[in-house]
Amino acid sequence: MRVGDAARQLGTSARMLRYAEQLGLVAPARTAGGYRDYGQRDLAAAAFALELQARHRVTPAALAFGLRALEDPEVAGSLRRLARLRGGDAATALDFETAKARRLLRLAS
Amino acid sequence: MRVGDAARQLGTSARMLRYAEQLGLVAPARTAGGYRDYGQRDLAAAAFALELQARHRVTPAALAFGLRALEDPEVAGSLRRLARLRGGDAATALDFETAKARRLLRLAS
DNA sequence: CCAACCTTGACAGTATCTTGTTAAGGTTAG
DNA sequence: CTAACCTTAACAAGATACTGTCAAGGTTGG
Repeated sequence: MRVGDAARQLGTSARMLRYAEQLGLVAPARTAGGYRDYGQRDLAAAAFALELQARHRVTPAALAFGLRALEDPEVAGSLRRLARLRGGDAATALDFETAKARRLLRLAS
Repeated sequence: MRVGDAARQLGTSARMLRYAEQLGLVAPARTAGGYRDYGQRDLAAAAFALELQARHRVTPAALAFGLRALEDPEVAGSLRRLARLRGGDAATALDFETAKARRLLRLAS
């Protein structure tokens, strides 16, 4: 199924389906000529992604990062570390790249 | 440590620290009078959150959702289901670099 | 060949996020 | 008590994300 028909099926736009693919929320196959080819699974993924955005009130990009948090061990590790730092209140020194982080903080302000 | 001193320590503003708390990225204790009381761990969490935003090229809101994905079983389950539907590779997920992240990386180099 | 669809890329408008600032008042510590 | 800090809430400016639309050209299938 091509992107236009998929969009009509889902009640969204072809533009949004391409954006969702760019974010990694859906990964349709391609024809020999380069056309996106949506199967039932791809439709379900796109529909579910839209539902999750509404249910959790998050943007497509946040949803994509949530996927990475589950699939990329480095991301998961970093988030667990952040959760640990945020949750606790015992005295622990800034034992990671303090200087770099401070610099980024300053530049971002 | 109060919010103003914490901001100076991190090279950022009190406003940003309050915003980070609103997003759930930091959770400083409160004094009896309601003042935020930042410990070393809170400082580390705030700095690490900023570093993660730059490293993984995501917004603060996306980072907060990543934490939810790690801590809320319902969110985690939904995301695993989405990942299963999407199947295939997660490599495309690396393509959602934001302009802000690019700016931070440029400034940090 | 042709109509209808698709591709990527870029531009633009709108919505939302991020951050600062101000106001009115409360807390802390000297 | 006072100075200096903090609180929340709100408004506003600037940056970014999201989405539509257009352009130039390629694919598909009759």
